[in-house]
Amino acid sequence: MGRAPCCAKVGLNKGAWSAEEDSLLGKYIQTHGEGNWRSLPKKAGLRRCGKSCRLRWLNYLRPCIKRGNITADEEELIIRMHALLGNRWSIIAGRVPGRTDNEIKNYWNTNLSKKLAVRGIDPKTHKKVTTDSINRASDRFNQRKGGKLYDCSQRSQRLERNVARAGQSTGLVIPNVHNLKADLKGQYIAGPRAIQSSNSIRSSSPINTLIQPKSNELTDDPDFMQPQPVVSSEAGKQTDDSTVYCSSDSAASCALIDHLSSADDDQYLSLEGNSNECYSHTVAEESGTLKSSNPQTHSEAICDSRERDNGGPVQKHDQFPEYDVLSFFDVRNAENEICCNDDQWVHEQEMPQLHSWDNQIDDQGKEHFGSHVNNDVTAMSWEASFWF
DNA sequence: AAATACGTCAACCGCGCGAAG
DNA sequence: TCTTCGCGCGGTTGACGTATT
Repeated sequence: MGRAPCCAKVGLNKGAWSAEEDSLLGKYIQTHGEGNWRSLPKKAGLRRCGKSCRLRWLNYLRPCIKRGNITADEEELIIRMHALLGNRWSIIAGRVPGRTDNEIKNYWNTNLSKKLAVRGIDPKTHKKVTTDSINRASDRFNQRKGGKLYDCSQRSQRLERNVARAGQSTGLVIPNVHNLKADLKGQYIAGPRAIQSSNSIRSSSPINTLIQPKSNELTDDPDFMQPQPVVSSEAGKQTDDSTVYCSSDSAASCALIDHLSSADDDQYLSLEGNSNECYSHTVAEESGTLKSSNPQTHSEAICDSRERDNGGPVQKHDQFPEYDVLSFFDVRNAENEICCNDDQWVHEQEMPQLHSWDNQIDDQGKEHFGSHVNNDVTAMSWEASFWF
């Protein structure tokens, strides 16, 4: 059955709003508040559809709307958010103060998608258009790790077993095993939708968020890709789980995931990043003492790269001092930036575009997407923590 | 100067979701 | 359980301004 129209359209104005109409709408909402859009036009004396009134208010008349050009910082934030969320404009707009979803959507379609295309990045997937460089970089990364190549197939099988076992033994939900399959040579696409709910939320989080999957199924249905709802403790605010992912096609996540799936210590590890990058961290114990990485596992490779990157001791994360930055690099740009020299990892400061992550953390729109892995509880259990 | 192409963005439209009855 | 309603979202349209021919 078709939906009834939102209003009787006969005799209603359409198109651009006049100053008089804006004034009527603004005055009415100032007096009576937002909402009840269906009945608003009649009460406000407007010959407009309720939907039209709502749109005009939200996109133009609201006092908090920021005017002027999108700044470079906003632009960078939008690109990052889009890499994480895709075309979820309203969620993206919620992280860019003063900007509307419509404005961001328009800006994306008219400017940013073209900019990315010029950079050789697919604006839909945020991946480099060519894959040869990635594969070559991945090969080199694998060769660096102890001078031997990774056996990707074994790792893949082990990981899938662990994922399945985690789901069965703990009741955790991991919707799509396919998301954990090996993809590019020697790499994992670390499943963005490998999800659990956990009772061990980090107490230091200002706002904790539990992912609540829609169904308690362990499925390998490759089409099971719909976003999962997240219920935040912040006044019932709902957001979308798709913001919680460890970095995908990063060699760091590859090595770290391998560590997670094989290590038997009780180390807490955390991944955070977006599709372009990967941080790995050792999280401080409650006592404040950092655990060392297990030298018997492939996390050693991460420490190794850390030492190459920073040329010295482990650095504290600027924004989250409980985190210890171990490594940071981006396979996607490896051709030009990481593997430009066979014997030396490029220094972090030589990849400024990968360090603007911190820039988007501010009082208005704090961003910190992370996957927190407790390797003690299960072979592959995931805890998602959000900082807003 | 006129015609055409192009870019921008406000506004529209259809659909899906959740709440209420 | 089903229907209706209100709202919000993302895709698309079209008016308008600017650049180019």
